[in-house]
Parts: sequence; C-alpha cells; structure tokens
Amino acid sequence: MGHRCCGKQKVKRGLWSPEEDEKLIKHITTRGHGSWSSVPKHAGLQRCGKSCRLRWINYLRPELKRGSFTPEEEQIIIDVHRILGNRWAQIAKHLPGRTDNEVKNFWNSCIKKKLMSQGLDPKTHNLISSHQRSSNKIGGSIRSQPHDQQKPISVNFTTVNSQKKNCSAELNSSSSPIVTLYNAQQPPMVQTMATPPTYQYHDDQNPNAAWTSAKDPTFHEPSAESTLNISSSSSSSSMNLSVFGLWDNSNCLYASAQPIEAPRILLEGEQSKGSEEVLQQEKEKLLEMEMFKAIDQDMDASLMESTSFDFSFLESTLMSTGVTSHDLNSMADFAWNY
DNA sequence: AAGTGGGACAACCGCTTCGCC
DNA sequence: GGGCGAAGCGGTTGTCCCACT
Repeated sequence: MGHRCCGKQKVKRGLWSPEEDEKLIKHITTRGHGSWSSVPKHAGLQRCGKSCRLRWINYLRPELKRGSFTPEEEQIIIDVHRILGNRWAQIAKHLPGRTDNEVKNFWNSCIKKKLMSQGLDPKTHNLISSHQRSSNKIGGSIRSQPHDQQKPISVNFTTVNSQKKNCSAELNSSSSPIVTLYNAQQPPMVQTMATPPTYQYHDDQNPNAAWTSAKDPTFHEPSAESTLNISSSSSSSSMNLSVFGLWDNSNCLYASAQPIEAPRILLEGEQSKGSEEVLQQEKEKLLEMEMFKAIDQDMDASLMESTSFDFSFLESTLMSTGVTSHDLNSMADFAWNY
C-alpha cells in the first residue's frame, strides 16, 4: 500500500519501533535532517519524510520535555489560547520543550473540559449562556449576570498581586480557592480606568459561601506617566504603547515596558478605506509582537503599578484624530477581548 | 476473565505557506 | 507572476491502556 503524501510504495505506517527511533536519532544527530524527504533513504527507514519529521519534532528531539504539564504551563496555555485561539504552534512557542501536538492534545483532553466545567466556552473563554449550560453538564458556581456579554474572569486570588511564577492554573486541584469574577460595573465597552472596577466573587470550592463584591485588586490609579502620547501630525501616526498596561483580566497580564510599534490610529481621510481591516491587522501584529513577550517574561510588580490603559484618554484622542465610532468599537473590542 | 467505554497520546491527512527557479 | 516541492500547521483518526462492569 502506498502512502498518500509521497506516493511511495513499501512505506511503513503506524507506531514507531525503538529500532526505527534509533535509526532516525542516529541519522539526524550525525548528519542533520537536511531535506526531510531524503531522510528515510539515508537513515534506512521505510517511512516517508513527513513521518520522520513528525516523529523527530514531536517525540525524539533531545530538548523535549516529557511528562505532564505543570500548572504554570497550563495557565500559559489558557492565557495564550484566549488571545490566539487554536494556533497551537504559536502557543507551543511559549512552552519550551513542548510541541504543538502535545499542547493540542492536552487542550482537547484536559483543559477544554476544565473550562467547560467552570461554565466557560473553551473557544471564546466567555461565559456559556444559560441555554448552552443547560444542555451541557457543567458544575455549579455560575451566577446569572446583568450583562450577557460580560466576560467572566477566573482568577486564583493568590496570583493577583504576585509574580507570574506564582500564577498557577490549579483549576480543579488547587489548595487555594478558585474564584470566578464578574465585572459588575462596566458593560464590555471601553472601560475607563478612572475608577476601579468592582467584581463579585465566589469561592468555587465552597458552595455555601456568599457572593462578595470587591474592587478589582489589579486596579491602579492612572499615573501622570501613563498618559498616552500621540503625535497626530505624524504621517505614520504610530504611537508608543510602552506606557500601556495591556491588561489581561484573568491574571494581571501586562505587556512589556519596551517601546513597541502600536496599532495605527487612522487619520482623517483614512478611515473610510478598510479601517476595520487595518485595525484588525495591527491588532494581530501587536498581539504577535508584544503580548507573547509579556507572557514569557517575568512580570515586574513595579511595572504593574506604573501602568494602566487610559481608555478615556484614548477615546478622546481617537475622536480628535478622526476615528469614527465604528473604529472605536473595534478598539473597544480590542480592549475587552485581549 | 472477558468485554467495553473512555482518556491520553501518537500519528496521519489534507490544506496552507514558504522558498526557489 | 506562476509552478513546484518542501515544510508547517491544525483537525482528525488510530492505538494503547486502564478502570469499570
């Protein structure tokens, strides 16, 4: 039987034997893989090159980390997945020693179920509607919300003011309680940070515990240094977002303080031409460039304190530079979805 | 002990992207 | 710019193992 990917006869399929692994390792460590299509021939394997590549990448590479995922890794996967969706290769880049296949399998077999058990849609990370919940088997600390679109925030309270290294997932087996937070103050539009948002929280491991209101523990008053500096006369109209605390509302995820190329603010006359498309592209660019850096870096508590995204200022600035309300919605979407 | 269902993980398939000519 | 092969990627399927009946 031939192999569809290469059309060659006598190509073995299925699980790899230890002998095959040994041949592949020996070949690649001594000669490198070069062109994968030539590897089977040179290594003396009856496999197609694609299969060899996959076996090496997913299983045989020496730098691979074996064993189960740590709570920290799990949290990273959840955080990045919220931003990027099912882009497993991108997610895996933030987990040294893990492969996209591994991340994907872990998501499908474990994290997905945990999120669903918390009443969260694993695709959107949003609260599953009551109708959807009723048709799924979901465990119990979900509370109906005043705004359907409100974004639920699952947070391990011990992580709120701590470094990333302490931000563990511990979705089901945590020694510290997981609480599910809901923004009780703002609809999911532009959220100005002039006043601290409040949340209602509930100890998921204590069904008898009352729902409690609290200010967002991640909130910081805007500082003078955190004002947004936009040169509206600049033809590139790029702005330095280094002062932004790009705020991930699950685990105090902040972007780095390094200067970055920010989304372009459209100037008058520009907005009619595919403005949403441009914004979307810039949004993706920004996320690719910076959001993931932030995940990989240890988060500096002092940085957290000095940064907060001043959306009211941004709003007024956008208005003054000719951005339409349509564009603003995009920015609001940007702010709340990431 | 045998059958079965489900979870975890490995591997495959097909499409897209990239690089070269 | 188009064609082609290689590599990359995400969805899906296959296989193994184990708990349960």
